[in-house]
This record gives sequence, structure tokens and C-alpha cells, in this order.
Amino acid sequence: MLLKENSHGDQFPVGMRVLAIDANFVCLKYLVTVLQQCRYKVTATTDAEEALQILRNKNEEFDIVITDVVREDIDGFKLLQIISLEMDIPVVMVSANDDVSNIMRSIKHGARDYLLKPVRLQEMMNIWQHVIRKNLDNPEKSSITKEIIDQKTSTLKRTRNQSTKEEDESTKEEGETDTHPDIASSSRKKSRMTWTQELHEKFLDAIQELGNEEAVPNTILKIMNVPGLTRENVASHLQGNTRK
DNA sequence: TGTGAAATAT
DNA sequence: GATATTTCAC
Repeated sequence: MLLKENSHGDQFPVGMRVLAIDANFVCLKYLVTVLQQCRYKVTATTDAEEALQILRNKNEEFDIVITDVVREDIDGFKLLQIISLEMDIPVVMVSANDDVSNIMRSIKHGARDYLLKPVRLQEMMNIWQHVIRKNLDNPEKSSITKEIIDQKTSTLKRTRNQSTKEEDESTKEEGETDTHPDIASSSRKKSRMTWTQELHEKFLDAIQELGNEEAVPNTILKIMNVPGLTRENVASHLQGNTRK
């Protein structure tokens, strides 16, 4: 990982090695796109087992892991636990689920951060701080550390002071309103949900289980029994999958 | 509460 | 600009 200067003269870890994991192919693809826009070096997989293999084989090859929470094979929490237990690498969780319990669970299991889907470019731009922070704790292990330690004070200061300018630039790519990756921000407007493949399949199963007559939002919702899912969510998804 | 359609977000 | 999701009106 190298620190290079961006247009503002600030340092940025171009080419930081990221392992992205998401059971849903579309989500993963999106994740990769965003990460690449951040100029990170991305490796991606939908398979949790494969992810573990990759990590175990070339343990030193990655700076950070980003993984989805909801998955069928290995539950995201378990994956998180294994990784943080087995190796020394920061893990950032990504999820469409903003339940405080899930966030808390992630943090307790060792997650460095918990980002809500869809993840904004701005948020991804900032995840490198977890790598830096980790490396500051064990200087011997990282080649980048010296470089960092020398610069850390000034870099951090400048990052804060220049926040206004940075926002101006970012506005170009993302129509950001206010970017506060604030986990517990209860004032946040309802975030857009993402119909993952798993959810969609549950949805389809529910509809099949019910007859064409019974397949109305409320009953579908009950059959699906997904925490956090609302009647409106189902209704809209139903509409979106009905019309043609 | 269900449905269609407009409004928004990505 | 198309598509997915939310919000609105009935």
C-alpha cells in the first residue's frame, strides 16, 4: 500500500488491497465498482468459504476485508468472528439492515465499521482509516507505518480542516447531502432497502405458497417473516414484479 | 389495507 | 436514461 497525494495534496492510500465479500452477485458488483472508484485494489467473491481460503493462503496480501452481513452459507457474523479471531485484519460490515442489535453484534464481534447499503463513495473513501489505525497499533508489522506515523498528525488535521473543500469535490461524483456515517443516526431518513436474491426468493416462495388470491402485501409479509421488512416494502416489490 | 401511479434515488 | 423503491392518492 502506498500513500500518494490526491488533488488537494492530501495523502491517500492508492491501491489499498481490499477483499470484498457479498453473497449477492449484484451487490458484490456494485461494491467492487465503488471500491475501484476509490482507487483501491479489489478482490471479490460471493463465496464465504472461498474468501476464507484466500485470506488463509496469502494472509499478508490484504489490508482490509469488507463483507455483507446476510448470507446463507456462513452467516456474516460468523465469518466476521472467524476472520477477526484467526487473523489480524480489519473487517468492515456492510448491510441493508440498520437494526441497532445487528450493528452492536457486529461491533462486539470485532467489526471496525458498519456501513449501510447502498454504500456511498464517500464512506468507502474513508475506510482506509481503519487500516491506518490498525497499523499504528502494531508498527513492526507494517511497511507503511513509518510513513504514516510521520504524517499522521498533519494528515488528520488537514483532513478535518479541508473537509469543506473535499465536500465540494465529492459533490461532483455523488449528490451528497450530509455524510455522517453516524451509525446511530436516528434522524436519518428511511434508507432505501435492497431486495437481495435471498429476500426475493423468500418473496417468491411466499407468493407460491399463497394462492394468487391470497398473495397480497400483508399476508406475504407475514409469511416471509423478515425483521424490519414493511408492508410497503412488499407492496412496492409486488408492484414492481407484477407490471409489464 | 390494496392498488395504481407519481416522485425519487441510484 | 432506465430501473428500483418510496411516497402519495384513492
